[in-house]
Amino acid sequence: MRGKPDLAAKSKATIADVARAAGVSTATAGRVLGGYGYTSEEKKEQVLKAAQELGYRPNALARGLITGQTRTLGVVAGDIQNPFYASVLRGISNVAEANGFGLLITNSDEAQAKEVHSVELLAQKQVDGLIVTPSDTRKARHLHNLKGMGMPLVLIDRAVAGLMVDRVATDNIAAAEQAVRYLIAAGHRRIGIVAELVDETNGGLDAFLARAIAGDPIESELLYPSWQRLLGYIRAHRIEGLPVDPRLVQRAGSYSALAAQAAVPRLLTMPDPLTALFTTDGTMSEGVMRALTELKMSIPQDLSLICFDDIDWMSFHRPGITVVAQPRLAMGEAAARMLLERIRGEDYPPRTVLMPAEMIERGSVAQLDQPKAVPEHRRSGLKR
Amino acid sequence: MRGKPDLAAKSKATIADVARAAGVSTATAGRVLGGYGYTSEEKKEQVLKAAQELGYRPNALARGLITGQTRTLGVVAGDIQNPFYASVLRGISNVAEANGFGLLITNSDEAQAKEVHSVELLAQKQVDGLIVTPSDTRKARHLHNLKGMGMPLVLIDRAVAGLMVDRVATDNIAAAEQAVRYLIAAGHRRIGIVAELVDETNGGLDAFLARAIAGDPIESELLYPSWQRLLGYIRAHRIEGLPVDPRLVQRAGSYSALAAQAAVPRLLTMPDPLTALFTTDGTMSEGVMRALTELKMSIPQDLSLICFDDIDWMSFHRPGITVVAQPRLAMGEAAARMLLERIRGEDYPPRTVLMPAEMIERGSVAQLDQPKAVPEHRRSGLKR
DNA sequence: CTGAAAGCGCTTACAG
DNA sequence: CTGAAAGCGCTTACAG
Repeated sequence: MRGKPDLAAKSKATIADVARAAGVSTATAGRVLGGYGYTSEEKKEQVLKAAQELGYRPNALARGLITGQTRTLGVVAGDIQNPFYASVLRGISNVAEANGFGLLITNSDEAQAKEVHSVELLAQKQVDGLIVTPSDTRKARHLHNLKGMGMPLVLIDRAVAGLMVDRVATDNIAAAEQAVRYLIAAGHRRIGIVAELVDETNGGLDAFLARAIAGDPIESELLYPSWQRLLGYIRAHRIEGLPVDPRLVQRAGSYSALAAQAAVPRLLTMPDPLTALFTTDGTMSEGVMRALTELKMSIPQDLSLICFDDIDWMSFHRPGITVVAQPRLAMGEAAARMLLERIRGEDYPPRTVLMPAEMIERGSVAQLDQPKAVPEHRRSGLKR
Repeated sequence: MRGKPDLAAKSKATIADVARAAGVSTATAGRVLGGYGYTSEEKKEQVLKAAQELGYRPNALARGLITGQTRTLGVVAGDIQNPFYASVLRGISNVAEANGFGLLITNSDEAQAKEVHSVELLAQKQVDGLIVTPSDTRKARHLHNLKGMGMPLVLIDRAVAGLMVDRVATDNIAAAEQAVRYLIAAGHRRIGIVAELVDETNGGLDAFLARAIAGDPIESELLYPSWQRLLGYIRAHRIEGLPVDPRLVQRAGSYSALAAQAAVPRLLTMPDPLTALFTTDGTMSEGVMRALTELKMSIPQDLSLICFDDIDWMSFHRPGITVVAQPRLAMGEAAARMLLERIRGEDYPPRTVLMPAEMIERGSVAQLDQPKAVPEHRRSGLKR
């Protein structure tokens, strides 16, 4: 092929090419271009000039192969399109970028098989560390392996049984408790909850409710977020001396707005109707909102509402939806910072960072002027 | 360090290790592990067994260095947190994953300097191809360079002057025209528009309006999306024989919800008030919605509204917002597919894929029972 | 400070 | 079908 020899050369200038053009060894050229070791000012200038002319661009593959570091972080998110993950990813990206790291991103769709596949892909690409939102809090051999091989690892949102690594999450129990106590303080006594609750390892919803209502100790660390938020809901009732009616606990059973939407009619057809509703995440909130809109329920006249996580539409909605907002961006940033520390070799014991959610009051909660005190006959429910 | 010699070995088994354990050459081990060349069943089994036992994991860096391919796509998005980009990225991710490609993602925040930096990072990491949403449609030397060096490149949403590469975008002019004609058909005569319109290279808004209203030919290909959508707005007026009142065209001047919000009062304080409003993207819509909520304007009683791009809240809002929805996911998928074709070496002339937006009717447009015909004294405006 | 040489973990002609 | 050898583009001891 004739013509454009310059361009062709330009597209593939290596350190050897630069060294030759500058009249130095590849070692010297490498030292100035790579910014390591010492070089005389004179040679440095020659090399820089030659590099400029040849349009030299370092090959990160070669560098990574030899240094064992790629300056790339891997992330396994549930679904990049979901606002929760989108924000978390932006937080990770901010920190990565500030430190000169690239970001290799995959979606697991909360499916273990895809997660395993993603992790394998990222490991082969030699990422320096991994941030994952584990799809299963019990089985995660791939993550244990990774850790065993010394791969820096940070978990977001969920923990994994027996996996001692850094983790950042929202303090789900406290956040849910705060929201539900807020409703109770506003005079609500019949408060529904719509939660994903897909995992069955807790012995089923009924058994879990029985234990939680009885105040039995529950190992909450390994609970999926929706169970933790349910626990906060129950704890708020206990603290306020209000009985928990299991029929008010609606399980969507899958992580989809449709499932949440389907759960709403089940709540509204009860004899002693609820006056308030608590949803445990953005997707559940979406489904609930669709259901309420369809049923032409007015908020907060017909029903008060507090949602977990602040999705953008919640502030445009009329009335604005009162929420407990997770610090999504900050969670991503914290996770990335912790990962970078591990990559640098800092050697703390595994840290769990539980970040507080922020309650944002808007207009979706009605102040009831019913007696604040819980009627005697209901109080008894607590003792069962 | 004593102990766990197996684990240590396991974490770094190379082809040479596997070859040794299997009693074959590295070439043979490489052939079966890499899936290239021919091997006898017998040796293949030995190698596979050894690899399994050693926990061999291929090093994509070494493979990439020698093959010149990394099976990684680079993406420069505006802001991964923005629903538009989040969806586009998911589309790209779907196609990448299905083809065994990884995804290196960066944010430009629509700033040229960050974009240049991102592109450089991705190029150093030797991505096989790049998808970018260019932040500047005029100057983009980095992209021209990239193309000159043979890097496969696909543009999303915006074009770049003189850069002949594949591109996928929404057919903005047609989509906006459709929306505005819909409003006109509903009887609206005073239709406002809130658009970003940040670029000044069109000689300023007034000059642009004058040319467009006069029907002068306009090279629309290089226009930023908000200008294209404004063009659709004007074209709809022309087609329907309605004059364009420049005061109804509100320029936010920056890509922020706040700027859009500030533009709304300027529209509502006119003597001959508007009855409908058209917003040109999700961020503008957000700002406009905040303003209308604050002003306690009822939709569609006080004002009809059509928004460009279907953001999730628009379907929860009461009433639902009528929108022209961009096929965001499909755009990402199309872009990724085109890029993969280029990476495979397919050699078409540069393709521009303009995807149609879909109009979704909800409840934000009031049917006016004013005369459908445009009054005579207004028609004259067209002839100026 | 500088250069010759080895090597990171693979793949690719080239013989046999 | 298989192996010895070279090489991808860098960095890293090691001499000098």
